[in-house]
This record gives sequence, structure tokens and C-alpha cells, in this order.
Amino acid sequence: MPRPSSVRDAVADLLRRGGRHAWSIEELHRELIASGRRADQSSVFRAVTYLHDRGQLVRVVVDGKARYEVASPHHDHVRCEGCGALAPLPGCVLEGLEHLEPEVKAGTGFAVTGHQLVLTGRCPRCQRDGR
Amino acid sequence: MPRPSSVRDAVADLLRRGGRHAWSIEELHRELIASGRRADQSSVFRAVTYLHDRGQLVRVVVDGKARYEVASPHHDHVRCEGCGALAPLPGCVLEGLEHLEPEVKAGTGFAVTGHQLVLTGRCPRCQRDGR
DNA sequence: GGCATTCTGCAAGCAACTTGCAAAATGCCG
DNA sequence: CGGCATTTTGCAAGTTGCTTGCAGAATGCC
Repeated sequence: MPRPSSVRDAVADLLRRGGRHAWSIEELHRELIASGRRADQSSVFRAVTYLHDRGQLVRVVVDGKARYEVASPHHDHVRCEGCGALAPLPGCVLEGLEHLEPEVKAGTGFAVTGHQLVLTGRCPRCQRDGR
Repeated sequence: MPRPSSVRDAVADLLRRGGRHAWSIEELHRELIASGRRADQSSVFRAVTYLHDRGQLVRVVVDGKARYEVASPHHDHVRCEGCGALAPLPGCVLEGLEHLEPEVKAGTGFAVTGHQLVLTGRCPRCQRDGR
């Protein structure tokens, strides 16, 4: 039977608070440390793995790095080429996915089950600073 | 002035032959070895880097791993959740990207410059084998 | 041939995870 | 309580997949 887990609870808390979007393990870890707690990266890793396995988190891989966010209606992301910032898009760009499925099926034989879309662009600041 | 490079030429050759889609460095390396050549992964890495720098290859990152394919009109991919196979889609799903740009700009402030879309699904074989 | 340049293989370096292990915590039961 | 079986953690070591540094082998060009 699961027992209280300070690290896991703190991680879940951070993710749910929504102060930021799509956290990397390192960011979560840094934040925990910054807020005075003490935890190892491996514990944070186990925490997100645990939560992810239970479907409470969604895992997004951007730029080769894993990021986690609370499970919620699917949405896509934009990534800034200048500074790497990641922002959520209002909603899922591929609403038309349904109509797409049969096409893909016909063309490739694959049965589509989902997708991950990451737009690339420049965030407001990088646009201004000409980065 | 560049001199003949057996490794690089062999890599470019493999990629162009199109026997497979979106090769990873390891796959390219294995194939070279399998066909009797001798080459180091680092050489393959340098080969794709070289070709990519010259715009002859496109780099796609799927599942945290880099893959390369000959530069050609943009298209997206489907990845099999069962076996990891990657297949190209007939064309770019986001043809409507243009219409999307202003929306994203308005909603997030980001100026969109491109995207990478990877659908997930099951390849014919994995569907049949119930994987 | 003599040289300056390019390739290459080998081995070491990195980043981001993942795991193994043993110690510290807890809950439960007698 | 006290004893035990489970969990949760930190620490350190192991993986994976690139990346780099270096020195030696190859070549093209005098």
C-alpha cells in the first residue's frame, strides 16, 4: 500500500499549480530545491514516472528532452527557436484528425492513435531582441 | 578542398537509395557494416552532419532520437507504437499552416516558422499481431 | 617527392535518463 | 509498544546516443 511520499507529492503539486508549462525533470528538481525541500533527481524522475504510469501526467518530448504536464485535454505546443521557451497552444491544431485517419490508413496502412505536434517559432521577446 | 570520402559517399548513397525512411545514425552504421564496409559511428555522424549542414539532409527528431532523410518537400511521419517503425506520410498534414500562423500569433505572441508532426499509431504488422 | 589538407578510427567526454542497492520511513498487527 | 514487511529515498554507478579531441592514414597539388 502506498505511503505518503514527500517528493512525489511536491512534484504533483508543482505540476498542478500550473505556474509553468511542461516541466523537465531538471526544472522540477531545481524548483523543489529552491523552495527549501531536499530531493534527488532520481526521486523526481521516479515521481513523474509514477504519476505518468497512472495517467495523471502527459509526457511530451521536445528537442530530445522529456517534459511533463498534467493530463488535460490534448493541446499542442510552440517552441521558440531563440531561447527554447515552450508555450501551449490554445487547443489541438489537428481537430481534423478524425478525417485524417482514414487517409493515413489508406496511404500507409497505419492505424492512427494520436500525435504530437510542436510548432517552431520565435517568442515575443526573441522577436524583439532579434534573436 | 574536399577529397573523396568513402564513408560519407556510402552514407549519402544509402540515404538516396531510399530503401528505408528516416535513418538513425546507428541504422546507417549497421547497414554499412552489414554490406562489408568498415566505418566508425563517429564517421557516420560526421557524414550526416556534413550533409545536413549543406542542406542535403533533413533531420527529424523522433522519440528523442535523431533521424535523417534526403531533403525533399516537407512531409510528416507516423510512428508505430508497437515496433517503432517510422513511415512517411504522403504530404504535409498542416497545409493549412498559413491560416494557423495568425491564430497562434494572436494567442501566444509566437511567430511560427515551422513545425514537426509525428502521428502515432500501429503499423499493419503490429495491428495483425496484436502488439 | 614534399606538403598542406582532409578523412578516419579510437577513445574519452557529455547530457539526460535509468537502475541497483542499502538505509531511512511508515503502516500494520499482535 | 515492538517487530516486520513495504515503501520511499539518496547516492552512485550504468546506459544510450550523440559529440569531440587527437594522432595517424590518405590524397591532391605542386
